[in-house]
Amino acid sequence: MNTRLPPEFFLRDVLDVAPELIGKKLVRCFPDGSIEKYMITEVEAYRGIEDLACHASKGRTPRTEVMFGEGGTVYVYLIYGQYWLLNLVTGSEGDASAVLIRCIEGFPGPGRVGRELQLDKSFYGESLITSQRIWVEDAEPVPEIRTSKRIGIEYSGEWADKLWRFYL
DNA sequence: AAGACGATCCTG
DNA sequence: AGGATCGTCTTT
Repeated sequence: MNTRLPPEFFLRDVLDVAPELIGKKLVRCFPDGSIEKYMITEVEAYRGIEDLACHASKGRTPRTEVMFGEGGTVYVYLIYGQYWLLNLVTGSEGDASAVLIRCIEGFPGPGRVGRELQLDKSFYGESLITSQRIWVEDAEPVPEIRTSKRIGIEYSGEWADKLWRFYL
């Protein structure tokens, strides 16, 4: 409890990591020094270059670069010119997988998560292992985790049918 | 250089 | 139902 998740937690298949993130505490130390801890309540797994819903399927670019690295880092990107969406990179170098944090307690919706956490471009590539402003801590296991199809990726064909959304 | 679009949210 | 808003990628 109150223990920062170690590298090993993230260095696994995204489909193992994603459901285990449900119930964990996302910790944010704000610029004013205040610290808030939010329970993670909804995530989605994006799994490598084959997953057409995963940005990494577009290839290795300045934007997707961090996903191709080793797990345990932050991947943020701006959507619709308005919201910074938070992702946690998982797996070994080259896996190009990440977990989208869709909801935290009190803040339903990936855009609202980024707004609450005051994310911006500077979080791109941040280490969840050494960062002093964002990380994840262990927590009591949650009783029941539900699954469904991922949201907003109808363009990805068969990949849209994967039950890779996990929530309380 | 210009155009299209998006893992969203808010308003009416 | 439609607009906001801009970085990234694609096309010229």
